[in-house]
Amino acid sequence: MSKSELVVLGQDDAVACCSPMVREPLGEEAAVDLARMFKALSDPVRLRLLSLIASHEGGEACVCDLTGPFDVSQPTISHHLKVLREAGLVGSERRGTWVYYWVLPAALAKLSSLLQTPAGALPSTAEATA
Amino acid sequence: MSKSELVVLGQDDAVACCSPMVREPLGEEAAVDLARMFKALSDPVRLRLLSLIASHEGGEACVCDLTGPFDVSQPTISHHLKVLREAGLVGSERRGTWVYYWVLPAALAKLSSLLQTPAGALPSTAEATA
DNA sequence: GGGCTATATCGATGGTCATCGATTCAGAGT
DNA sequence: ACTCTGAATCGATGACCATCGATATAGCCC
Repeated sequence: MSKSELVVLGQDDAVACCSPMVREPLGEEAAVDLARMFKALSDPVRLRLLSLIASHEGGEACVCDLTGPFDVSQPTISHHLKVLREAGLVGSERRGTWVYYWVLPAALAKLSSLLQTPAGALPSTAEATA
Repeated sequence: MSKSELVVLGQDDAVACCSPMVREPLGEEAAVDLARMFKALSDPVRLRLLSLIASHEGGEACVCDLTGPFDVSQPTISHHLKVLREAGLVGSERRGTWVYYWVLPAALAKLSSLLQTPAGALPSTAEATA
């Protein structure tokens, strides 16, 4: 943490709200930090895991709920969950026999706000200027 | 494949606005598509490139503006720009001697809305439920 | 304790990726 | 046509990563 003097984006783990990267260039350190989080999202299995956890009732899911819907082995699921956890996107806790995972909303919100486009850029899709 | 009866997200390339993955599980095809876009964002250099392009005056930047701020070689920058373009995050056009790149806001908005957390999850940071 | 189930870790393997130097392609100007 | 400059492509290389089977760890129940 710390590194408190720069004006670059996302320098701490708090929510970098209202500072989309469209506004000002990203600092190098911030870019490294954010790239690590995006890399955690760059796998289809992890993306579905995250979505499965987030949309599960109670906001958390047991690993036993997560191994079923995938074609990959249990160690692979465990690996992907570890990646998500180390990226700060999910939290986990063992309760008795089972281990539960939940999404850390602040992390998602940080990335979401970073990608936010300033104006109502939504209507005109894709190749507007192309 | 197919599994067409589900209510899964983002099955087409339109903007998946208002359908954050926190709401309902991501379909497999949608996950593959989205993972490809997030992978393009999973590199610090690409993240800074994107931010540099987006925040440049006029909303677009010449490649000659982009090779300076990095320690990597010109072919590497060119490679990263290609990755961003093929991920549908930026557009490009040659104008005379120079090639210009600009951000495609709809793509960023799509990812941003996907990561949006439903309620005001912003205030309480991280381990809320832990 | 012994066995059973749920997760995590380990080690190996095949594939993908970031990076480079060298080269090629494209346009402009002389 | 020649040359100069900006940018993309090529081929190689070392690093990283997703995946697996085998094994280890953790907690429950009898």
